[in-house]
Amino acid sequence: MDSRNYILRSLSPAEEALIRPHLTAVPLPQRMTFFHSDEPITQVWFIERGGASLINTLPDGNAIEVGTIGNEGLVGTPILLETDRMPCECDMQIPGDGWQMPAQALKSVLHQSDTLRVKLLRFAQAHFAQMAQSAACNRLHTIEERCARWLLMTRDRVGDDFPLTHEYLALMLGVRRAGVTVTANILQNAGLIRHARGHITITDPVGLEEAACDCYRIIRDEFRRLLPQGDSYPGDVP
Amino acid sequence: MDSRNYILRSLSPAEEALIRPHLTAVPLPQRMTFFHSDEPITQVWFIERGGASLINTLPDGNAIEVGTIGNEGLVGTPILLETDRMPCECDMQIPGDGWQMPAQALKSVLHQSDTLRVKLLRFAQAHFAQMAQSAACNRLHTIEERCARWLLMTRDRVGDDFPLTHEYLALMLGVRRAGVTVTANILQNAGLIRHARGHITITDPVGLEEAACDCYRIIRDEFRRLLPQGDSYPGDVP
DNA sequence: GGCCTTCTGTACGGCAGCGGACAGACCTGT
DNA sequence: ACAGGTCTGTCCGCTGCCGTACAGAAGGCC
Repeated sequence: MDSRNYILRSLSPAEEALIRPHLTAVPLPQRMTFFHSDEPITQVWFIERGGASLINTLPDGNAIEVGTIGNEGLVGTPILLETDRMPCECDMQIPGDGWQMPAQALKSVLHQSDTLRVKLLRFAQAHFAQMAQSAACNRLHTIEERCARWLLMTRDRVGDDFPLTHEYLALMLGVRRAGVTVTANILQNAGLIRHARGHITITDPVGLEEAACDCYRIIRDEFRRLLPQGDSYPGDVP
Repeated sequence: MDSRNYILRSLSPAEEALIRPHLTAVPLPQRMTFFHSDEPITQVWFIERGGASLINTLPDGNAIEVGTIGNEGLVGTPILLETDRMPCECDMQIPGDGWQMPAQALKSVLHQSDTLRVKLLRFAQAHFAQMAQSAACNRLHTIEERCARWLLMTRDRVGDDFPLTHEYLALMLGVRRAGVTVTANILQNAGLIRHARGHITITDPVGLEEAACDCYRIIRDEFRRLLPQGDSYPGDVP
């Protein structure tokens, strides 16, 4: 299937015949919510463009991103693991588009194609490896390192240039907005990024990788290992 | 099957007939390593007693626990998700015992029983929900809250009383050993625990729950929802 | 008993990031 | 042109935890 999504792109004709009839192309606007915490997930989404965030909001009002999903996978992993909800919310952070599919249809397709199930479960594993890395990273690394990592991971999915406010980035990193402002200026003064009013451009990805913690590389390598055609991940994004 | 392990205990006769021949009872001594980071996992383990930790060790030498597994599940989730390794190490923290099973055998059993696969995948989901909660908790909560949470989660698996040094607990929480010593004394002075030379006793679990962050309850509820017979989890541990 | 190792208590300066606040810059709509 | 919202830059005192270090206490071993 001709797609920017790594899973869809890897489908055999037989797999595609199973899935294609259930897909509906949909825009994925910024701030769209895929599902709320602990509420039933009735649809899943394959992302073509843009970036989604799995966000954990605690009872005390604090919130933080625990995982991100882009054109390498799908939103709705609980469906793969025999349930229909989880205690996190999933939002679109960088706008884009994708394919929507009823959760029930995905469940029945999983029973009909072993090879497809393998691909999806391996994506789930990559997704969870990312989460495991975030759990460590969130505790052990500085704002600057984590900020650089987040920007690089987003770059791999949407390109060098995307809309993003300090406010949202602060939410992602679980820090104060003012902390992001300071950090963004440090990175900008180092010539790694440029930022202005809700927009960020990465000007020196190599330098940014040096500023990031090893977690970036660890996660990227794990995606390469587990994704179909992962040897070409992250792709050069036009 | 007569077992303290939530998954094994829930098996139907047919499921048990599939699995039982592949199980070998094994002791799980303290500090035993189940698997190392990025090395092939050839066996899985159902835990009967004791507690295992999934530990993420970063290239810079820092390490932290990103998940724990006890008698509610199995060690070796990558096998469920169509791979044989992950960038984490898994160790036994609180000694106990369990059942070992070749990974290949598990894979073939997964193909033979839909109902068993469902149980195992739902455990995987619970495990990952725990990880997602840890990712947030590690960033947003104090040592004292996280320490109380860790002790409660361990209590649910092994009882009120277990071997544990400040050094190991510091590794679990990703903090200094000295920080744990101070925190343990705060909890002890509050009458919630007693500790001495490599051993901890929980004396007031209700009070300890008040000292812990909400993450404890959130994770526990998710396990109850997803585990077979989860309405009785955590069990009263003799 | 005496030695050695492991574990625990405590201390001290230092710093990353917090919470809260405010002002200026920039965009949009009317 | 003006008003009102949004976004960014910066400042303040504060605190939780760090890194490091050292000494005493408890247990194991001979």
